[in-house]
Amino acid sequence: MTQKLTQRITINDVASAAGVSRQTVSRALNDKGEIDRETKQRVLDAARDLGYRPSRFARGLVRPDTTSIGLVIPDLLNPFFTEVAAAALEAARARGWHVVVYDTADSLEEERGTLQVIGTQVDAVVGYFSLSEAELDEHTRGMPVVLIGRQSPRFSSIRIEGAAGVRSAVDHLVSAGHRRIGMLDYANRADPSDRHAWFCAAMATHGLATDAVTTAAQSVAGGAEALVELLDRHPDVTAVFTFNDIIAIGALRTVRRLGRELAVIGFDGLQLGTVVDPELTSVALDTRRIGALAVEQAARLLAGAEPLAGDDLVVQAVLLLRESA
Amino acid sequence: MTQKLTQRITINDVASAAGVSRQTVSRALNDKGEIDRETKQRVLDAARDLGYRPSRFARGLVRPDTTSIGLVIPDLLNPFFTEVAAAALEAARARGWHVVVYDTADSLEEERGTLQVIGTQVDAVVGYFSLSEAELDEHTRGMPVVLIGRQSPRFSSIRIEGAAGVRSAVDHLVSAGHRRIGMLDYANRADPSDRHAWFCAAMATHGLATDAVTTAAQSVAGGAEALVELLDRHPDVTAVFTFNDIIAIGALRTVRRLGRELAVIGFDGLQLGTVVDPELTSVALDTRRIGALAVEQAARLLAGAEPLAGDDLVVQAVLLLRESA
DNA sequence: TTGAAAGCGTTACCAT
DNA sequence: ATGGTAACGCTTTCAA
Repeated sequence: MTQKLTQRITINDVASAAGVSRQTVSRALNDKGEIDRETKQRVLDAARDLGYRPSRFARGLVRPDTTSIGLVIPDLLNPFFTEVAAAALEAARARGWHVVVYDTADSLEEERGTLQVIGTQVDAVVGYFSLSEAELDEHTRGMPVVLIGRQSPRFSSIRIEGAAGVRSAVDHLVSAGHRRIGMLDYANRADPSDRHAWFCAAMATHGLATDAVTTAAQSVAGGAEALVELLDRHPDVTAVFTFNDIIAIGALRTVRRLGRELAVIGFDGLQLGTVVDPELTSVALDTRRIGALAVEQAARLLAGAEPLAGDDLVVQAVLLLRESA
Repeated sequence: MTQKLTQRITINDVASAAGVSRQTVSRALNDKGEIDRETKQRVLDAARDLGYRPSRFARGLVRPDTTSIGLVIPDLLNPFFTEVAAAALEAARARGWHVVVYDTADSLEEERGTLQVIGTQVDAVVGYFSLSEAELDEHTRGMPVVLIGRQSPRFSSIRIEGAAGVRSAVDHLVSAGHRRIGMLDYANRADPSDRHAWFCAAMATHGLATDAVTTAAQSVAGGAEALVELLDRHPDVTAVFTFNDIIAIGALRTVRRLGRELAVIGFDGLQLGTVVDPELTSVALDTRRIGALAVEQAARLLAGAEPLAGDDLVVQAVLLLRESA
């Protein structure tokens, strides 16, 4: 005898249906003692018949606070973000938190939409945003916000520091005898990336030229094409560093198809890199640490405790040697 | 002048700090008109100073219902589940729903824990469960539940139907001349899998033997090892069908390393299959449809509308030809 | 064992 | 422009 929920069914409806008071219903539903077995059963039946579901809001208002955070990710299908998300989920679970996940599909519009509705749902927000600080501030209204991979004077942020890791990568290539090392950068940005800057700095320490740089689309195909182009322009290149692992995997494919000998080092250190053959050497980010750190910082902000600062918020990339270089 | 939140700061605290009434605070914070600019500013300042954040519960109690669902996934890092999760997120977003994601880490214990806390947080639950129906029922207490890939008389469920797809795969291999076709099944289950049954049925239609079956661990390495073993025992095998794409990718690696010629067909049709070389041919599941269907069914259950039933809840696997077979 | 009343924090309606 | 009062749905005291 389920019925349509045109109007919300409340505890009062159940109470009158069962011929008891609200409190008795509450007791029956929450397995409190001090209630007649028979009464309890009658209430339970009534509740089931009516399709009654307690309002989580009303309940939350009265019971000890559960905390939940919003996790904002540009694209859950991108393995890097998947790893960060999984890590954040794990860290949140350890605290007994709930995580509401939003995939903004790399779109500013979706980001805005998310921000507008998120405020009423969560106690803090963690993740990736491309919106301006002003816009973020306007919608989050003092709610704790932890940005990942983006500096901000206004909000807490997890900083990604890759200079040392990229230097190790270049050192590694150089000591293997490589001198002409190219790079596949990410195309979709106006400026060259941080990673490009780190690459140039590392090359400079060896007095090596950094003219062999091409941009690639953010996909396996993009990496594959970009490497063809790069080798076309700079046939003497014997090794490449790439913006990320996806692009590197594409590059690896080109290497294989061309039957060429070429060292490849990616960036991110995804588990995905172990799926390809040869397994991908990469400048690795500890995605679990990123997720855990973001959640930890949110916890401190929420508790009004001393927030992490400075180096505690930095995630250092390190060279992860596998097979491709 | 932020202060520790030993006690929750309410709208009343802000009101008295700003020397106005609750309602005025509410107006100021929610950008309602009809308020003096100066008063508004004073309220906003007070709120910021106190670190005031509205209770989402109190707000939810009063404002038009937002609906949110729980999405329960055994392992977000498994690309198959990632795809389903992304699809569910997208479908939920289209409805303006919030999705609370739980990764149960393939553990019954975590599943139980999730179930216990989920009831107070969401309006419906969608996802993968290994718990008994009785246990599920006990904790969900009449909340709509949509199971994926698991039949249940008690709950709605999305059924995965792969017989036809696997038959296509076997047909494809046979018409390419293969007669000795092996299978790498998943090891962690007591019984052979559905997929194994589908494989045997398909082979039977060609009068082919199904003795060349080994089990593999659910990983790339597992697939690689299992294929070595299989070829060891059945050197005449010229093609293999695998429990899923991960295992297939491992098999592909062995094929490459052994320098053998062997057709491989996986199951799932993951995007991941385009990353390897050769790209993986697979019996593909439409993960977007799975996610969308689960959410759609949850919507109907929530609205008290006629739920989907029968074939509408079935997702058919289809052969996705790429390069590995 | 059961019920009446109070209160959780917020917004809406109606005065002022 | 601002404040008082009621209401949202539930749980928790406290009496009966």
